[in-house]
Amino acid sequence: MNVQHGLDRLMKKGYKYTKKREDILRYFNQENRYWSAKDLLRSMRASHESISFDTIYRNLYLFVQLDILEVTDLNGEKHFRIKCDKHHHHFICLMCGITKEINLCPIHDVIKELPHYFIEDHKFEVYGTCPTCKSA
Amino acid sequence: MNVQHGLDRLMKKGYKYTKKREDILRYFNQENRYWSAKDLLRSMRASHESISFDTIYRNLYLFVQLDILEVTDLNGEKHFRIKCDKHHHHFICLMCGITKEINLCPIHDVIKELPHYFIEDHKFEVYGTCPTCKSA
DNA sequence: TTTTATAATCGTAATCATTCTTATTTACAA
DNA sequence: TTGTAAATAAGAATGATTACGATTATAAAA
Repeated sequence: MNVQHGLDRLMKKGYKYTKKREDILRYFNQENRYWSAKDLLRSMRASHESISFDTIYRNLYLFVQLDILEVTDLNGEKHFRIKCDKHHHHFICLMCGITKEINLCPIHDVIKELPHYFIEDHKFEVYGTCPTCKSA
Repeated sequence: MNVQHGLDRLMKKGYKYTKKREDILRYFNQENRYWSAKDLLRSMRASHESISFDTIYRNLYLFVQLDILEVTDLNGEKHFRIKCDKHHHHFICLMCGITKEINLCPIHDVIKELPHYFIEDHKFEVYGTCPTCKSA
């Protein structure tokens, strides 16, 4: 999901193009990791001095709703990242924040274990230290 | 982990017995589910009218630290439940909040998949509707 | 190009969960 | 019974997030 794909999806749904929206997508495309709303605000202020919290949050959740970003709770704060094309989960480095795909999803086995339950969603996250931070 | 076990562990570590602490443990022992700090406060006010937020949070995190309770983030709010004796994960019903053990943990396969990573923790939660709520 | 409708944004106040601070009370060991 | 550290109450402070009225910008129509 690159910047252009995100913008295309946005406009196809009738939302308007703005430079801020493009820059938000650029921000998330530059690195494979989660960022908080505050992280994004800090970066955006460099090029858009008067951008407001409202714009940050409104667009973050718009992108989540359009399946362009995904969101998770990391110690009580919402964090966002580019949505991956195929379903998978992430290892998250607690030191640098970088994420790495885990190509292993246990949900199908769980469905078998819970025959009378209706399963809507699941979350699987692994936390620790990445090789780079470990050797530093 | 019943009420008496929790209190024993508490006192063995040098913390004092209080009726409030006992009642907090009773609250979590009565049902197999997560409750928020606010849920607990509401219930505690029935028998301890002037109990404060501070007492609620201080004891919740004390119990987490002593491995008597476990904590998770459910849509931006911390929720707590009795810690299970053996490691496992939970299905959480989005309608009634009840939880059910999942006897399946994928972490060992993940460790194999990430040889140069140091893994400290992981979270696996499954969300949906339990059989009781589904048929209602 | 100009006009128009409405989507998007700004600036700031409000809200909500959580944490902190200070004074007071309580548990329990001596 | 008394002394002392732990525990608590009350409420202020904090920090993330949401809400809101006024203003500005986008995109489509004239």
